[in-house]
Amino acid sequence: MKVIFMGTPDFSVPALCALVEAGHDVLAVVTQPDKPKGRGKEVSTTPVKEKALEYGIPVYQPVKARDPEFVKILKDLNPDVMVVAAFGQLLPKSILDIPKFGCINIHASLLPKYRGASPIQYVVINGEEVSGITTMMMAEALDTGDMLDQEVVVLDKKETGGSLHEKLSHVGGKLLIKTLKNIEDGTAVLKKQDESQMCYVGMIKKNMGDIDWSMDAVSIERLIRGLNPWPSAYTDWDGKVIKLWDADVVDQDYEGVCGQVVETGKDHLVVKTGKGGLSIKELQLQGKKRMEIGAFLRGYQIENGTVFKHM
RNA sequence: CGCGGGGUGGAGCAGUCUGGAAGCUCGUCGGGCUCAUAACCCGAAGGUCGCAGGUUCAAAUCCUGCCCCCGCAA
Repeated sequence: MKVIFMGTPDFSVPALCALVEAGHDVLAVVTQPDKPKGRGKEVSTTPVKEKALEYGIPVYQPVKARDPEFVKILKDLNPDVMVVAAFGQLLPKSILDIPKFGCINIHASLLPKYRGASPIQYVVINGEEVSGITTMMMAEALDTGDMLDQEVVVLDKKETGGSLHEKLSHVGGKLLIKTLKNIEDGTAVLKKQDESQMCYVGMIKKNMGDIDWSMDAVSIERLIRGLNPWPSAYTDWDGKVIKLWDADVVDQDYEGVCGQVVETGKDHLVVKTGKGGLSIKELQLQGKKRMEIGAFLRGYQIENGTVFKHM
């Protein structure tokens, strides 16, 4: 089929690759504009753009996709279908109506649960046992369209936002091909979303990672995993930022204040939380690389009673 | 030229300001103690102090250029 692909971050790349490998005619790729990024303020391109250039596919980077001039460009390309995967802009009806088979979205959750911008992280943060991918026909309102296919992914005990992202992005690519085939064959089945089951999650904000030690250890551990690798969970140690990358819950109550180090040893360090303790396994001090707790303790002295604070 | 931290035996750090014998905690290897040990005691190996120049009697330390890692901000 003649496809226009719209996507921006890493998550979208496997879907684009799947399209190409499946032999679809990708007419154009639409992605967010290049922006100054990173340490030196260097202009960087989106992962999707990089891949598209590799394939030699024309790339469009509209500041606003709804701009009538750009809509006309899309229209003139005359696609059979448009595929949207984490593009980053809402599409107006004037675009949704262009392809004869409509616009298909790849969403990283089992809709109607976890509509919105950050389903992957929130699934981990909330301690869900399963998530997955949904392909759907796009409607005007965010993530509300009729569903086409779903594939369930079981979360690992130590699943992180990053690891789940990796799994789901590939599942998304696979499922997309299946969905397109069904559409082409005319065997696709639309299913309405059960509005009573829906829930919505917003964008992840950096300060969500500022650990509130009065929360229970289970929730903090999930937060650490969910926000790994971005934006990461962190805390204040003596005026310095420490990111926590991996921790285990200790089912035991301790004396002291929340955030206080209640147990230290050669290769372990336990912090008291609102409920239970949190044994830090891997962390990263500002300006340093991430390291195992044992390595950290070799170079830094942390005494019992040290308190990690909300920043 | 966005702001800032850092590159020192295998690991993590100190030492750099106030140049002058390579330090600390741990790991490794050997030996001892012990019923035993990841515990303890004794001993040993292992480092071009990121790279290249410069200043100096003398540079990890001061000066110049470069490479690499990381936090913030975007």
